[in-house]
Amino acid sequence: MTGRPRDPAVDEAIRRAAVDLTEQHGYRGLSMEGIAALSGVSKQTVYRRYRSKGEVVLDALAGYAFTHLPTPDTGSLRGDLTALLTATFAGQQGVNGTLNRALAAEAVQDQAFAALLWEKLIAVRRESVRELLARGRARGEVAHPDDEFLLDLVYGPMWYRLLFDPAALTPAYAAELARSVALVAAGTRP
Amino acid sequence: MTGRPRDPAVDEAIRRAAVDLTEQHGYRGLSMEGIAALSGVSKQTVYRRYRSKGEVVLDALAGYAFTHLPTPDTGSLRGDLTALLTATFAGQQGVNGTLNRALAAEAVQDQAFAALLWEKLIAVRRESVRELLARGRARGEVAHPDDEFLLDLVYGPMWYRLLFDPAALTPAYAAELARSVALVAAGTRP
DNA sequence: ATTTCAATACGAGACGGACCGTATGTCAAC
DNA sequence: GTTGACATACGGTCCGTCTCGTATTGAAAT
Repeated sequence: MTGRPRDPAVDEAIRRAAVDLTEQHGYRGLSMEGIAALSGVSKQTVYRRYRSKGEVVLDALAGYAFTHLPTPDTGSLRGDLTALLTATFAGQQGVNGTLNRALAAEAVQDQAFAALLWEKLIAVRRESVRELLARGRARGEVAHPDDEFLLDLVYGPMWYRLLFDPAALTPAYAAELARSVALVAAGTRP
Repeated sequence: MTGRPRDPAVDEAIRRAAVDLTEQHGYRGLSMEGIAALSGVSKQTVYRRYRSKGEVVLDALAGYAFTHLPTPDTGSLRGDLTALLTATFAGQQGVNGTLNRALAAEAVQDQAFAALLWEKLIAVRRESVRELLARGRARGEVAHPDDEFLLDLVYGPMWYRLLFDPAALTPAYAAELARSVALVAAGTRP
């Protein structure tokens, strides 16, 4: 009934191999075969845990990447957004950005994977900002009734630039975006 | 020097095959082999014209998809944006949306292709909106100095939803986005 | 307490198949 | 007759599955 338990070290080795390979050869150069080879396990062992290389990367990223999200409290919505976005953008410059873009590429071609990505990663980030909005609303800074739309306004430009021009995600861009979102949030919807 | 000229009918057949295959089997199911087979030419003939399936799709899309972009003139920036975005969003619901998402997936993994996509498709769309902004500026509706940022505010949310949840691109969403962009555009940057 | 047994994980490898990208010929158009 | 379009053939990579033999667990039987 129970059987032999899975080796946790193997989990770690697989995720590590996926990240390393992506860093070195790009997501293009990442393959299930390569992951198995580098982590020193058989393909079967990888396929037992993940159905695709996308799921491996997603798991690796969801694990340690955004556990250390700051949830700043500067006293104003604009300040909070600036702080959060600056930190988030900075985190997208290295391997992290490459992995995020890879996930987007995967999601685009696989509806089920898109749902998984949304749940495991995107929804989490949205929740952070939703919290900032709630605090702003309590302070009377947010009159706009549609949180979902405001969240799109925050993360839309980020993904847009992340996909097509990651270098544009500077602190200045974060500040400008934060300012604009705060402005829209302050207004009611006519 | 001259040699045998390329058959224009072959060009058309290749693009058509790529679109049809993507429509039927998704971008996942699209391959250079499949394109060659369906269009009734050899792989070599396809590779002579395009280096990847992404380039085929890009060429097919750049050709006929956005030649009929409306450049509305309703008298206000908000009205113009609403009209343009409503039309654009509507055009992203069918195969067109699938093809656009496919291009994004390709761009993410290939820097050169990203540049090509930007030039052939994205820059064109940005130019349309830039025109609307210029007209708005002439009318005194636009005080914000950074057109590039405003363009990101327009297209960022669109791509974000196009990637993760295409069904969200409704006329109501277009109107809301247009309203927000107009609001930000009206303010100066402090 | 020891033995047996079912269930599961693991490493290794083989497999058919899809697709890639290229090299090698043939032939049509100038 | 030179140029380049076109078709065929080929080696290579990766996919996803399958088969072995072995190892590790818990539970049931002795």
